[in-house]
Amino acid sequence: MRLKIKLFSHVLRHGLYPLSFHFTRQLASSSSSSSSSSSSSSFSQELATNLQILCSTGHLDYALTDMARLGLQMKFHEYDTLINECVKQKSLRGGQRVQAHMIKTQYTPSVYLGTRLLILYNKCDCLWDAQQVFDEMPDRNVVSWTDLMSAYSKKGYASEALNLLVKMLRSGTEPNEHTFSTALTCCTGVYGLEHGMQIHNLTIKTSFQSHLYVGSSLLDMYAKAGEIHEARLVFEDLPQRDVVSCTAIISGYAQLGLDEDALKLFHRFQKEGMASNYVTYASVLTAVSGLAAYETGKQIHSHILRSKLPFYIILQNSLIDMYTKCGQLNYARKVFDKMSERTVISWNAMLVGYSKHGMGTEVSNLFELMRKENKVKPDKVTFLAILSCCSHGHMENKGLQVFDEMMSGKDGIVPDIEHYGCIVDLLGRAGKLEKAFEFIKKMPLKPNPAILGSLLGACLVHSNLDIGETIGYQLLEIEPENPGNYVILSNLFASKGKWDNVRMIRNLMEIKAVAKVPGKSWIEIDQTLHTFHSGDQSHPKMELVYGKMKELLVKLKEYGYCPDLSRVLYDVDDEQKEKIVLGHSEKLALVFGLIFSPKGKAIRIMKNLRVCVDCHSFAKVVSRVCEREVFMRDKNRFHHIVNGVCSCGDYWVFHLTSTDAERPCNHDLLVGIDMYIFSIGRSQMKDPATTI
DNA sequence: GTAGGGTTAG
Repeated sequence: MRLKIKLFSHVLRHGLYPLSFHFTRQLASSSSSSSSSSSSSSFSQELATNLQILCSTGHLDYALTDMARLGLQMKFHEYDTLINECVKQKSLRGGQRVQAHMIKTQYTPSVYLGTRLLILYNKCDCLWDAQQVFDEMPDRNVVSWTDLMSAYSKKGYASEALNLLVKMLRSGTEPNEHTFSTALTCCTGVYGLEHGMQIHNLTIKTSFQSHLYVGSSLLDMYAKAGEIHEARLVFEDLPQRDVVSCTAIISGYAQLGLDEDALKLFHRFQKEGMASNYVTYASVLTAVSGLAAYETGKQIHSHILRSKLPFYIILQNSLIDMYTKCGQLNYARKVFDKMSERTVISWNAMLVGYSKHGMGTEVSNLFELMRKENKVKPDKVTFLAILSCCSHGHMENKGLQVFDEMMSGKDGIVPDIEHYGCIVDLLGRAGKLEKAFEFIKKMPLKPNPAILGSLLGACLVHSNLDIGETIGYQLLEIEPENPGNYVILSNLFASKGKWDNVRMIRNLMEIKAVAKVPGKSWIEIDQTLHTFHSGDQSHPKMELVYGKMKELLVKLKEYGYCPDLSRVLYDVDDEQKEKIVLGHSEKLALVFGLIFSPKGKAIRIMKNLRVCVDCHSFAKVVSRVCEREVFMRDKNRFHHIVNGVCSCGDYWVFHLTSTDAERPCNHDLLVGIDMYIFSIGRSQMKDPATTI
């Protein structure tokens, strides 16, 4: 027999396979001198052996032919071998033939074989067929239930998957660790936490909560529900950890924007000797991107290179994203250009990067290249990046043309509310408010607060009370918790001298007790992040910062910088006002960078909200006087300032000064934060009670 | 046999 296999393998290797069974039979009979005639049963036995050999050598089609020849002689072992090979090759056709053979020969598969068939269909992405097999099974076991559940979950049918869990428990089948880890991945969305907690209870009752896989799913479930504290407790309670559980907790922090915690954990795990894989790095890079911690990002990139990981597309995408968010477009482009294969996310990450930097030409060229290569189709995000860039870069015609291109349906994309939002923003910024309003009325989707807010902002910039009032009241109704809406509407009324309306909005805001997000800025020096708040005194080097600020101010004033005191809402003298304005978090971070980074090195500052107009002017003058390149990343975009000129083109500053120097810019107000929230020029104020 | 963590946009 050993000789037979050896010879047969040789034949297979040398391409003489079509002789198939007859050939092997001859080999078998010539190697056996004891018998010259084969009985029917030994014939079947040889056929069955042949089938095994064919499967073990990956010749599924021939094995299936042997199955047909075997007819009623097909038994458990042969079916099992065949199905295993079908699973290995993900052969749907093979599975269908095996199942058809079972039906034809009236073979009743065991629970095990039925489950293998079900697994096969799921591997071939045929959920419907799997469900059919499942429905026809007289008995099921934990594997059948769990695999079907997993298939529903992978297809995104989380509630169907959870329904299966309930049915399984009702049927009396006991769940195992696979069942729980699968079930927990279904616990996302509105009822995710509620269901997840119930499953958590079950895992405690069945003592599975400390299982490594179950624990990872559990902590991930809590993190995705925003319950990071609970996730951390589960993680700390795990009796053992591995790269997946460690990555899950890092990613949990990163996805919630708790980037510093994510990085701290990563560094801790590294010290403890934990191995990282590409998922770990992708998660850490998300945190680095959030913080724009360029030096840390570079270090992690070199770690990745040293670790000799294969060039995973996902990891390269994360690197592109990290570099663009750190303002290093050249590095991002290098990673992008070196990719041997790209997904739509690679293109999008690069396009979004250019878009955030207002680089319209680069966005346009890259999109053209994407079309030319024609390997990857653009998706909704691609168009969002392009439309958003057109909107910020005053490319009205180009934006409308791209929108039409998307609407033509050639890419099979149905525009989302965000795409319509870009067009409203585009028209609003261009001052075409009536057109934007009409566009909103005609669009097939219900306008969301972002769209209405964008138009309201444009109404303030372009002084249109008619549309602004209509939109503003709608907005206060559907988004009463956003302070920006109240402030913009109030300013719009104030700009037209409608003080009663201003007072009314102010009262409304007080009644609703609208919360404001505190502004903060940060800078990375030697891989350490230094965070500042308005008027900050907490940083140990603050004395140095204020000293430098004082010294700098003399020079800056010589170059024409004058702190904009009109934006301070407190009723204090000018000296105090100047102190407040100079205490803005962006300025503190910038001056800190001037002191603690080498001369001539670019300074990179991040802010969690929109940058204030005065800080923007301050940074521009600093870049000239101190001969420093300044990168400021705010909530919405990048400001790359070189020798007093900013890449943003001062769009909103332009509107502020060209129409009314005292009037606040809408973005500044949308921020709704720091110490300068209400910024109507006091010289305009006729009624002191109108000061918020 | 079945199971856990990941990348762009808003």
